[in-house]
Amino acid sequence: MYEKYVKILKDHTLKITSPRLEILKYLDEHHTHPNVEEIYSTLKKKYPSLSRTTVYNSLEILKKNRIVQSLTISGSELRYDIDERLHHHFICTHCGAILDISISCPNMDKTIQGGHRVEEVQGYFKGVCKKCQTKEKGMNNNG
Amino acid sequence: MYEKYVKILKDHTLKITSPRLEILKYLDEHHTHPNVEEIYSTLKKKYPSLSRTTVYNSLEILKKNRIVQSLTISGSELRYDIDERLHHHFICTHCGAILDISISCPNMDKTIQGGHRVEEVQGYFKGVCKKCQTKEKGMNNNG
DNA sequence: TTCTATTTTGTAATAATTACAATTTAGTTT
DNA sequence: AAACTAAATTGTAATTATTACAAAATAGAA
Ligand SMILES: [Mn+2]
Ligand SMILES: [Mn+2]
Ligand SMILES: [Zn+2]
Ligand SMILES: [Zn+2]
Repeated sequence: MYEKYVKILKDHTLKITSPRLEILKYLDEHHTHPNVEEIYSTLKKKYPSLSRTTVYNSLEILKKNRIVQSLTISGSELRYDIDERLHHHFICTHCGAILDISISCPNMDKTIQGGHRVEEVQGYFKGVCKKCQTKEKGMNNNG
Repeated sequence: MYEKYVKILKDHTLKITSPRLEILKYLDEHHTHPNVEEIYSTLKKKYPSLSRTTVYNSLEILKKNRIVQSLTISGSELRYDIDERLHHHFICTHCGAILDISISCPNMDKTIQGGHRVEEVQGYFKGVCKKCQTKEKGMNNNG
């Protein structure tokens, strides 16, 4: 059940703890780029002793070890992604959903830009998602 | 002195007010991608009645009118840029500086990605800036 | 089993942003 | 030029996300 996540932690010589395993499992099963609150409130139900601070601490350590990546796309809160590979994201300003965008980008692999050492690259698109556009059109027929 | 900013506001049929003119002037003279606090605390000195809320409100309206753009690059606060053209940014995790990156990108102009309507594109690089790397090297010679 | 550095936990503090109502004012109308 | 009004400004309070911190618990080593 948790062997997969135990292995990830061991490979990074991190201690195996319940919060870390639960958080990894949650992210692995929910590729919705959740924020801390979503992760915390969901896990809190099955694991009542969990502390919000632990979720912050754990995600911080997972990020430092490049097991997860954090997205600053929303502007108000960090969103987390267990897929640490470099890929683009789209955020819908209407429903808030954050979606993966699969496009190739020549600037992704750069380790230097303008003489600066690059350690992280983020490509963000913001707008209205396909689903919300459909809803918008449907709405217009009701008035 | 302020004619340039008056024209910008008029062109967008926005009311000409002191806070708006001051904020525009500040952004025009400081291409450092400042946050609200920087703008507020600087302008407050010359314009003591200025309210922090007004800075938030004004930037919001300028953004809606595409006169400025906001960057979510830092993850803890919005940064503002009077250059509303699409360009990439680099943030130094050491000194916090946000710098413009001039590169061409084939994904910049897309108005649709994965079926979603794109209204904003942001390309972020994060790492250690040229200046901070020089400082790092210098530091090593002192131990 | 004991030990200890690390992690977890809960609470308090901080920082950024938003909500809101009262006051002021830019631009229009008279 | 005075009156009007919708919009903008202001100050304060509330909210939200995150960080600081110290005590308790515990994973993994000895
Ligand atoms: Mn993703
Ligand atoms: Mn810029
Ligand atoms: Zn949507
Ligand atoms: Zn730097």
